Amino acid sequence: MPSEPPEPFPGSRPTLEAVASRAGVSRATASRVVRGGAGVREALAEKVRRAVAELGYVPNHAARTLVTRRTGAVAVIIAEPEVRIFSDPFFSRQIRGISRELSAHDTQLVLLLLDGPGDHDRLARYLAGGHADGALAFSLHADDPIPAIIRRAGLPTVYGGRPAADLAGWVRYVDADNRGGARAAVRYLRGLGRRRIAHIAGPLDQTSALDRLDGYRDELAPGADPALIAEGAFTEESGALAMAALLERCPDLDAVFAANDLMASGALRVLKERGRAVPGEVALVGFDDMDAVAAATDPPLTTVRQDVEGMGRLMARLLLRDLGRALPEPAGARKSEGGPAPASVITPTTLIRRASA
Amino acid sequence: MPSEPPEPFPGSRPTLEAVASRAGVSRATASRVVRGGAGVREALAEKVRRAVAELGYVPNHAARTLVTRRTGAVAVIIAEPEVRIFSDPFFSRQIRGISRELSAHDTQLVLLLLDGPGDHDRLARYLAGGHADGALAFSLHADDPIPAIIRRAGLPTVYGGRPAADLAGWVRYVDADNRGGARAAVRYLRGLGRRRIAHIAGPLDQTSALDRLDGYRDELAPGADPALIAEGAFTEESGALAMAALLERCPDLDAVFAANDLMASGALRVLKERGRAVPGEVALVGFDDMDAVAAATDPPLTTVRQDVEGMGRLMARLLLRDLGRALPEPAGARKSEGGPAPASVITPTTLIRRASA
DNA sequence: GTGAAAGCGCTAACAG
DNA sequence: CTGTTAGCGCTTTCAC
Repeated sequence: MPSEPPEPFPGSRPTLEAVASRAGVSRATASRVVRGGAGVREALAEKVRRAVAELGYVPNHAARTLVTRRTGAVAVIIAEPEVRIFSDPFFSRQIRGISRELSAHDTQLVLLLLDGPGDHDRLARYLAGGHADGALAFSLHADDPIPAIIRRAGLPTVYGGRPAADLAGWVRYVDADNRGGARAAVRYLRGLGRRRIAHIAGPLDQTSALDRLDGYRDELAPGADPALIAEGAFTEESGALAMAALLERCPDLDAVFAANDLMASGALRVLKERGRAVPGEVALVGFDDMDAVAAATDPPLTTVRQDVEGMGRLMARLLLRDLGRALPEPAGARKSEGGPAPASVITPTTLIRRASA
Repeated sequence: MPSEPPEPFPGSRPTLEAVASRAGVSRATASRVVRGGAGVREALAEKVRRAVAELGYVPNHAARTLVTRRTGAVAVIIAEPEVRIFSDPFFSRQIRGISRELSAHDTQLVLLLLDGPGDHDRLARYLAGGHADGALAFSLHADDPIPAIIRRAGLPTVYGGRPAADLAGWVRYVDADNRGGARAAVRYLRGLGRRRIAHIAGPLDQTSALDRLDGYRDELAPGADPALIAEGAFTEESGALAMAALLERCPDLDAVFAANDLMASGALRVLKERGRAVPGEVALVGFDDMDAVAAATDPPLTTVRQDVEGMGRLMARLLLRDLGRALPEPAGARKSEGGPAPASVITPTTLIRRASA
């Protein structure tokens, strides 16, 4: 077929009306069949189905949404420059989890990319205009205007990662036990006999970075030497820079806990360049357990694992529940109608031992 | 504001009717103002604008689409597993270009992720259901069902990368001059005095890989030794594997042209592991010039640059033109109405000299 | 310039 | 079980 016509429907697409008249039934009956066919005599249903097939009928989404007030789509908003979205495996994992769960419930995932502050207006119009039934947002920073935009749009929303303090009250979120994970990492390093344990923190306007820093401090209290803490930006490069700074300030450090694997791999690179043996002279622990990173370094990273894909799935599930499209409740459970809003969820983390510590 | 109410609109959102009555005008007039306000007395327009602001009115998208038959959204479809979408900088670049151009024309970009063959049905329904005015698709493989789905939906579409031969006739696309770029790379290597030039090809079910292979052959004709060609998958790992195989088969090779930078970096890794000096013993040239890859290796890669972001922008521009939302045509140009369908575009490539060859 | 009226294609009561 | 009847919220002729 070297050159087919590009458009099979020269004029307008067939409407439900066309299907109905072709099948010799009313529009209402045709509609019932199209939507699942409960309560329609099989003989008629069959006629309708045939008409649908022959005409190549597909329901008009706008018309349906106009009356049902549901779009069947969920917006996923990432408050992060594209560069990071597309380079940090964390995002792809979380999105995959979300995608799987939404697909299973026949809901379309719409990924909204923000290319700059100018796009906030467009986002607001998109959300308020009723394009999506709900929203999933993650990687929020402290002063991010996005939550306000979403709230104004009045959409059910679940956040990925605990939002800043002033939002935490009226917002639902799914987050890993960052503080607990960090504690486990540092405790492990101490168990190894390390005493000068440095920390490469993430950007401190994000709660995940703050919580990991707090966990680090918990284990060193009361004597965490501020010189042993450097702030990075969750990127490989920033991890390398932080490591260099730390080595300058504290040449005697014997361990490093980095707030994510990407920064840990940057730190590892610098440690090797400076001739510090890992784990011999400096033990190194990361966070995330992104296998594309943690298992691929030399030596592979000991790290704190969080189930990112599972968190994504959980976010989607919580949202779908709001939208009344969740799995049927377990028998005996009250109908979700008047129940309390589902609480936020904190998922566990586990320490994965590899060779770097 | 520690705990604001989550929903500013307890009941339903304000409608155009509400705006009109508050402003003391008819719905028709209110509508005119909302859409730009041409042909409405300024006094009235002002009243309407005030009412819009006071009520927080936002047009209902479904209602508007139902009558205008336009959604203001463009679907971007990537026929590639998420893993690659989110790890190959090529995609993020192209998407950024698309995103910028669409934003500039007030069009929403909707990124559709396909999580498996099961998602093809959902894609078909999404497209045919009139969610988007047009589609942008890239990274198609030879037997991909996606073009057929898009065609059945009857949406204007622009492809990124020349599609397989049987589609090339009735489809518009934007592609780099892959063959020419490959020729330039090989010619350059020959100019360096290299005589045993190997090629690490991309997956040969994609035309970009085929075209680069053809370009390589052009320059070596008639005597391209088949043993000097290995097929990879455009990933770092596959480049490493291909390089290992090539070294096994042809220990005497003195140059390698890889079909993309990711594979070149994998090849470089293996060459270093085997103690072959680059470029001393083996000269290496990549393709793409993704700076995250090509400029970051040691030594940095000589490579063939293609303007990926520009190609993305071009794809979007071609599509917008179809949708009648493009930039005004240059003065004197005929109105786009009855003109011929805009042709596909091939963008130039340039050789970038770095240290690897 | 402005308003009245007629739908866009579909779903959802409500009768039969 | 099936058909009839109203709209959902907006744009768009067409008169005034």
